[in-house]
Amino acid sequence: MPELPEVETVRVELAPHVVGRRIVEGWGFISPTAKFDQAAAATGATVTALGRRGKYLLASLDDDRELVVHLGMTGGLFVRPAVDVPESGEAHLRAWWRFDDGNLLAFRDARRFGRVAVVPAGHYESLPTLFAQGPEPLDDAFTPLGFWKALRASDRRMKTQLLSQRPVAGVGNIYADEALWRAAVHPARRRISRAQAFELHTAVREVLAAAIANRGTTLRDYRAPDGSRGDNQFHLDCYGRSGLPCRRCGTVLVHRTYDARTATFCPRCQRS
DNA sequence: GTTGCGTCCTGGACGC
DNA sequence: TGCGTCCAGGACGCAA
Repeated sequence: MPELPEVETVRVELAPHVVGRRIVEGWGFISPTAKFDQAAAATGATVTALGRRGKYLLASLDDDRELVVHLGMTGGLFVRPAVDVPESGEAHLRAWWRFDDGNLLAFRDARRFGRVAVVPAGHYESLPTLFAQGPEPLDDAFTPLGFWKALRASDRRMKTQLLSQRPVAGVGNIYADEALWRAAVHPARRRISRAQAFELHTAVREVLAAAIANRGTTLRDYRAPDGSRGDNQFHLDCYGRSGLPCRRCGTVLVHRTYDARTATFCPRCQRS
């Protein structure tokens, strides 16, 4: 499932194909939840930059708007020649944009958890999570002290707080489990010390930076724009390893459900 | 305002 | 082999 490292990989590899290109036609899947039908609104605009905020891809347009794409759980963006015109009913196709160079950018999303929006530049009020999310984890604005203060401001479980995108942007289930394991913080803890928050801060940055270097984690659906897999699944210490020995102490890792989300952790290293 | 839970959605794993 | 059930999860809405 695309989290920050996967979205960053998509951004870097997609940018050369879309920046400077004019969108000559767009199409969005019409659904009852209207999550994709804004795709066509970008028609006629030129992409001037491709950025990212947390798990959101932000394509700046030359008419002071932004095309916002969230990949959800199973979404992927793929470039292909526009001569390969999407057929109506193509499996899992939710949106596409045809560019002036003859290429097509296709957005496929099997489970429809993704989303497409066209908004005035910098106005994210219609996307509450994007609007309210915390600092970028690899920016200087993400400080240990600020992170600790953000965690202290809530009584929710650490795992839930990380997934909320409020203390820090871009962390999903995989990297929340990895960071909590690395910092030896139990996912269900509601309060942690300043020192533990500082360790978790370091862990968040380390696991995300390593995953970006590995071009993301491919467990099931995630693919880069060229269809290739990431490599980070071979470097996971915790996520998906329930029932296997902890790489630190040898205790069998377990998984539990907290706030309707599965967490994998070491019951010995990560004391509640 | 905060918290926790339900909903959306469908492919894959699993059991019978 | 085929069918039914369960699980996975990010964002968001809603009730308490």
